[in-house]
Amino acid sequence: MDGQNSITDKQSDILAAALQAFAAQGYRRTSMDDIARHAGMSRPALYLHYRNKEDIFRSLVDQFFAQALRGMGAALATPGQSPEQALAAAFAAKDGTLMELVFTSPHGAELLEAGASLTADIMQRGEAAKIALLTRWLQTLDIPADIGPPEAVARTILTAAMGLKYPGQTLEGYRQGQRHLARLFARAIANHGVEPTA
Amino acid sequence: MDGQNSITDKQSDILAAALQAFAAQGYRRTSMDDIARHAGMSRPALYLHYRNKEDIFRSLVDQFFAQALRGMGAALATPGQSPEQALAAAFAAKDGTLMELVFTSPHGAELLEAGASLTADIMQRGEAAKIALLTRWLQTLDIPADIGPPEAVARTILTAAMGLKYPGQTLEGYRQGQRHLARLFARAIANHGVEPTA
DNA sequence: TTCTGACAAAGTGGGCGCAAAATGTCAGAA
DNA sequence: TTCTGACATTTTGCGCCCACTTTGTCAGAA
Repeated sequence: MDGQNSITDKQSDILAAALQAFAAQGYRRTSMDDIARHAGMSRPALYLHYRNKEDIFRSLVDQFFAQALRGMGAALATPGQSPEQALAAAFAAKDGTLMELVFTSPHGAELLEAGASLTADIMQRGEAAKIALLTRWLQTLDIPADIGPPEAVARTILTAAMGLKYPGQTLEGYRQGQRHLARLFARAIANHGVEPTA
Repeated sequence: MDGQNSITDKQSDILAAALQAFAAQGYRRTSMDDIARHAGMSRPALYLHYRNKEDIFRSLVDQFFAQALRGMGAALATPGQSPEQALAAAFAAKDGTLMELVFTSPHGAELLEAGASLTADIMQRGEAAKIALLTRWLQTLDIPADIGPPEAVARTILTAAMGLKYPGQTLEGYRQGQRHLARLFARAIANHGVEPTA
């Protein structure tokens, strides 16, 4: 299936070519021929490595999630940083290079749509993995008990972070929002000695 | 324009009828005749009160925002509650009865789309008003300075709350998310005497 | 005034046909 | 093996037409 798949060099070339083509023309308007040309090989050669266009697209999304998860894992595991720094780095890594693509490509919206309908299962597993990652990190932090179990907190934090996509402003605005949110959540999960029991 | 408009009884009837029709059939598939029938009057009579279907829709959205703003204002102004309770109530009121509609109607998604394209200006002003409302509330709370100016905090909080729409689960799940988020943000803006200056 | 039936104009949606593009799969070359 | 040119088949986009619906606005009734 998808998930834990190692990828040959040729496949990697194809994915890079496909990404380029998708970014330039969107998913629907990109043909296998376009991808083949970008990859410097003939169209039938693609079929030696992938079943069809959807298969390529799914592998691409898979790669994005793998990248994002590696990035988040590294961000949260980096020693010697405050929780706020860790969270901010995790937010920054959370989407891999996807948001750059969405903000940059004139077809960002169409690509998101295609992803939603063609890779719903991958995205769902990916989000679940992110929640698991963040949950484990929260567990190492002895967060106060009254904000709920770490898993729920992780879920809420990641869900909230999705809202930042809405305003559709600039990429820089998006990143600023992530940093600010990291600061707020870092305070929320901080364990300040005194209990606020009025 | 829109904004501060008082509404006649007939207009109110029409809006109610339109809401019913839109919820049942979506925006595009609803004709002026449908609305007229729901409202118990002839189609031409509608044109005495509204310019066209878009005008009706915009008034409806206007009403939604007015309702939401009143609700949020009341939630935040209610005396004798903790910041968490105030925030939770404000979140609950934030969308008026819109989310019920979206979750209930089989055409919720289409209505949101229609709203995005037909009432972008109203929504933008509405969101700005919500931010202003929350900003004023934060100003009364002497929140810690290092989480940024109240206006930025308000903006981030409301943006984050939008993320809760994403998972598209149940209405109850959505509300649970709001309550959890209120708890987290309440902690974030709480001013606990000791400064965390390590 | 407040509304309605009737009317002309505009818009919508479906079916059909056709040319161009894209797909997936060969047999056979490199 | 690893790939390509060529092929049959499917899909896509476009224009066109036609029936039907919807719209917005009358003149005139309630």
